[in-house]
Amino acid sequence: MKQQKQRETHVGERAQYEELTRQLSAVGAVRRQLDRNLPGGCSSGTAVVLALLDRDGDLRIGRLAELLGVDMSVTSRHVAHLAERGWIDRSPDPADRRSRILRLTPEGRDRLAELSDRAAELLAVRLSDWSDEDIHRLTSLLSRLRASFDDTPTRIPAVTC
Amino acid sequence: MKQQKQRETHVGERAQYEELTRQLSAVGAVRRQLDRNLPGGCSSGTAVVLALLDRDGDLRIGRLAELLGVDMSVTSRHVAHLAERGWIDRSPDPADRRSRILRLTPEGRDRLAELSDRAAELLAVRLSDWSDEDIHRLTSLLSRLRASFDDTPTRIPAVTC
DNA sequence: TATTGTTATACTCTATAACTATA
DNA sequence: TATAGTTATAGAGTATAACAATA
Repeated sequence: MKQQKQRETHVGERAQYEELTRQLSAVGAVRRQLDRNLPGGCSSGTAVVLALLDRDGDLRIGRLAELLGVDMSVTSRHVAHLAERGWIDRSPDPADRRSRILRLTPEGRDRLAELSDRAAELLAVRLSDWSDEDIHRLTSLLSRLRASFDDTPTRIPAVTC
Repeated sequence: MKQQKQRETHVGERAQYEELTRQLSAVGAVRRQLDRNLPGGCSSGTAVVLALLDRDGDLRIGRLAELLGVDMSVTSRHVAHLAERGWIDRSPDPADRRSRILRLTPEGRDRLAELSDRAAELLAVRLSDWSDEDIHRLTSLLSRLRASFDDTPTRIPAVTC
């Protein structure tokens, strides 16, 4: 007879979560394959920053970091990288001189179009047997997943280590 | 009148793919949050390796690398890490002395249970308002996405750079 | 000669902490 | 004193290439 701690989660739930965790980790391989298909010096991260600026208009670093789900320091470096290449513009924020306003340059817009095209070409090949509905469903569920993880980072207190 | 290359993908498709790319990138933030909830020295990568060995039984490094979607050299290092901690066992493969057979140890099984529990606890909180059906749907779609990217790595020849 | 796995090296992405400038 | 952003540093994850042992 095995001593076993009683958990709140059922066995079936745990198996389901285990599988989800595995699939979430595997997404990295997909992302890397998309990255390898982009022209030099560009990752999907680059494309996402440009796409967010294209979609949401002017942003500050802090807000962009929130949207990306990474630390502000990381965002700052990425942004510097893109600014050096002339793809985004950092103008002083008149309302708060600690901040700068990020804006896509025309060159940045061109670059975004190019990166989007390249990603779309690969996705069109890979997802050729996917219905529009399934692609949309996956996108929506990922968006919802992200929202579920968005607010105050839940850190469950450690019991063992 | 702007000179513009005619692409095979329509505008609507490109927007859809752009959004999917963004959501796939954002998965990293979710995975990192799961990682932060695991005990020291463990990442979701650790848990996934253990889970694969638990699910599929004995594996060789090459096969494990395939399942993980990463290079064999990377897998080799991860496996060495886990073997040092006594969570997996590497016994010589009698059929091919270049290979070793990876097997979960009892300690590894305990560790996996612990990591699974920790991940499940966080997921249970974060996905408390998700239906089982939606969780399953997301898992299935991610699994299918991975399968779509699994075979021969499609590298579309670069046109500009 | 080809294949399996390991190791050395370099690169990217990330977080933490120290720091500057401004609120 | 608190906040927005930058930079320095360190750690994890990955790929490429060179290598060893075996097929």
